[in-house]
Amino acid sequence: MEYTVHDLARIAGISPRTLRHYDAIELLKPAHHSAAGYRLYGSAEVDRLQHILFYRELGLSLSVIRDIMRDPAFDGVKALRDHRENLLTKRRQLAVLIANVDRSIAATEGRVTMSETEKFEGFKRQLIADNEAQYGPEIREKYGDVVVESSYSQVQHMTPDDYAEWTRLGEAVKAALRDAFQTGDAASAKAQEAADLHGRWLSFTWTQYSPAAHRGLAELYVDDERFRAYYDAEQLGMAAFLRDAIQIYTTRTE
Amino acid sequence: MEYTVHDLARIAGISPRTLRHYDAIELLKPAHHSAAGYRLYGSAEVDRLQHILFYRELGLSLSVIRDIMRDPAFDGVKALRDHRENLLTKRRQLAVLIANVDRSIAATEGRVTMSETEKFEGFKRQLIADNEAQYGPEIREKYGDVVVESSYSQVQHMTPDDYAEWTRLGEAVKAALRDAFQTGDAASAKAQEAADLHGRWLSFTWTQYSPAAHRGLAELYVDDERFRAYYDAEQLGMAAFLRDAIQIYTTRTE
DNA sequence: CGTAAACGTTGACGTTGCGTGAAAGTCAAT
DNA sequence: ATTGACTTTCACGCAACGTCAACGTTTACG
Repeated sequence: MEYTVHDLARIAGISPRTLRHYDAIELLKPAHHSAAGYRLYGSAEVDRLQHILFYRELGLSLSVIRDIMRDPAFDGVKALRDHRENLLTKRRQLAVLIANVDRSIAATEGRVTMSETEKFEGFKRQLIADNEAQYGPEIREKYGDVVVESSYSQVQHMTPDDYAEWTRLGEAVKAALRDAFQTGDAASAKAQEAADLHGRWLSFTWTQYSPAAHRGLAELYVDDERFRAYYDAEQLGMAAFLRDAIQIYTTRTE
Repeated sequence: MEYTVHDLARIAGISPRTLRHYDAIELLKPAHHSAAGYRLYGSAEVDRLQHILFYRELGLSLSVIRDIMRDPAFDGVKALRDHRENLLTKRRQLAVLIANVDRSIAATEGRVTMSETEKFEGFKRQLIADNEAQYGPEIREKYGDVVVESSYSQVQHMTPDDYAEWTRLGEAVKAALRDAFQTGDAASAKAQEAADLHGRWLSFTWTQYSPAAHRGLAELYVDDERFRAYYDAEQLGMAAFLRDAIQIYTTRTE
């Protein structure tokens, strides 16, 4: 029994276009062509297509499927395991995303108090950096367990006093940093004060503080554009300056 | 203070290319251009960009973000709520996907018994159709609550005897259908027997059987290419024939 | 003041998995 | 001979940019 694209597509529940696509990318080629150039598939191709669609249902990319099927010796289970890891990562990201969307809806909707709304502004400012810290596996690998817990839950449960203090600290860091930046010396008293304030500011949202983690974040402040945003917005180069100050600060306190 | 693409990109933690892209798609245009054609951004643009990036972090598409920002009267909360629904759907799909990948790994890895592996073959055959039934919201809307529970868990807990019976029934459906197809009469005794067998076969994996749901699935067998696969592989037109038989069968038994 | 470095500009292709025409040839039935 | 239902090969479109390429501008330095 031979099938044209239409027949096979119908049997497998896909479109003729998909079959042509699979032909083009060398994933599933017809058994042969008719005199008029029609693609003709045999039962072997039907079987192969079933396998392809099985993997596709599991969400694997066509290129991976091609690799799996090209060589029977190819480690299909490893591919599935890798795929599983990707899916788990996706799930984690999705969970954070949903939580953030929920918070955003609640905040803009006004279901929260005025002070909550105010806190939300602080949350927004941290959102980008936090997300990046959670999503970037390469960053994680690079800096180990710099634990940047989802900070909003912490912020949310702050008392108004705590929140005021937290905000004040953040401003104090900036102010100290501005002064210190004039001197140009990261080891100066002002700069070290800024580093200290920054450490205390962090402690408000971090579950545990450690000089190593603090230093790791300082690196991030420069390496990752995301983190530079906040301080470099004040003055270009200030993020790098803060990093230097923290480097010195953490080495001294260790 | 004016910023070039590089400056603004640095401040916001994105790439210059992204800014050009946003310019191109009319999402964020520079305040004006220098004599040499350089894009120049002011503080208003910095603010706008912050908003854009905030929404982007929440996973909204740029076109939606543009809609939200174009008109202040635009219902941003509704957009977020819609977005939330999408995310929840995604999460559900992801959960099913992960479960299926796990099963596939377990099965191919041999951590399951021989009879389990055999069952897995049956599972694979149902996977595509099941997934489609779960993922296709339009199908759900169309046919209401045709409850096609994730069948594998049911299959998995079948006793060997039950499984044998289930498989036998599936074959019996096909056999009866083949015979009935010759007659060409969906109301014939043979065809009605096939419909009855099919209903019993379904009852093995469905939590509850109802004529309406049975009829709904029969429609699916023809409307959705996915479902046609299994029966039309035997002979083109058999899926439609089965549907007709089921239509008559369910009307009679109701 | 010449020059190199570091920026800026506008194309334009690549990525993923097909959907969707367009233009033109093929096949079976009327 | 004409339809209608198929087939073929391009080729653009989608999302959000990354990544050259080819070429002009600004700035810092000797």
